[in-house]
Amino acid sequence: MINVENNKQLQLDNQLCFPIYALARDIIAAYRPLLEAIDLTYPQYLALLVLWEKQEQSVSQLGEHLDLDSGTLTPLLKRLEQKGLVNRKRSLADERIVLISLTESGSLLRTKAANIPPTLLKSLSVSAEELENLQRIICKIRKNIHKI
Amino acid sequence: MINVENNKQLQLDNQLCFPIYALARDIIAAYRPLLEAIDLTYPQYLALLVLWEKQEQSVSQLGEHLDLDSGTLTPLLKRLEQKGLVNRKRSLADERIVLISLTESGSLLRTKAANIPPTLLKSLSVSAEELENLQRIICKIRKNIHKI
DNA sequence: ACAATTTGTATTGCGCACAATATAGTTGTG
DNA sequence: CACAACTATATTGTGCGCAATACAAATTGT
Repeated sequence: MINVENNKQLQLDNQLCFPIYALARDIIAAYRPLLEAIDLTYPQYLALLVLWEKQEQSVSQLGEHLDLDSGTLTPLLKRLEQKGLVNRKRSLADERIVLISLTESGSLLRTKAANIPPTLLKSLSVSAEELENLQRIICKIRKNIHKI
Repeated sequence: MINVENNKQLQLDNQLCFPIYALARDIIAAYRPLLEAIDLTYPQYLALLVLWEKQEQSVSQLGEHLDLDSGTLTPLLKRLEQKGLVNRKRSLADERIVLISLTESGSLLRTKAANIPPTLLKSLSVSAEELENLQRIICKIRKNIHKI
């Protein structure tokens, strides 16, 4: 026999966490055609966003910004290296550290990528107020969830 | 030379879409320990949520609910079959259709899963008002993004 | 000085996501 | 009935995401 309360909770769950999960995939899907034009995936684009802010960083610094570990970043960065967008070289001061830096080509890609955010923002069609609200709540949830 | 406007946009982008992408991963990470206790991944749990609502569905019906295609669902459902949680059998009426149904074991898992949503909701620590707001904005964005 | 620990990255394995393609089954039309 | 168009699922290949493990380099404690 199924408990009605359990049923309700399992539905509610579906209405809270699933939409966030689905929205994240929707956003990546919305980026896809724009990023394909410059031969990037969304995670690769995110890594470049961080590098455009600061030209040279270690793998672990990139990982802190993106909340990704070396198991994800190492192959991703090797693919960016293959495309000639970044350099990977060991630090002379500390041989354990791999420093990632932008190549000229990687730096120049920033100009081509500049039109992507406004294009995407427009397609989301949310007011500035709603957007701010969304950012605030998401930020709060992420802080709380990290305390677990 | 870097255009200041481009710079701003690329940062703003980072502050809008990245948090949603990161939050989705945070949520899956928060579920992980709870779901490991019943040997499920988050996508597998979502598939079961849908099946708990309606015992028997085709692969494509499941896909519509979850916004996932057969390339993702077929192997996922085969893993659930291996665990003895679902049955996969071709429809007699239309041999192209594969019907997924819950086994007794899969049905019973619902009771064990019932405590997961309230546990998780508590850890998010958002007010009912904020939660409603979040759902409304996400729903709106998803609708808009699907129009593209 | 040197053993124990810590740190930073790499590797492996598994499970999604998703595009592209394949294949089998079904339906509509002449 | 033939057969083209369509539908539902399966397969393949690529790229994450993350846990577990490995390993070398650096740091720490004594």
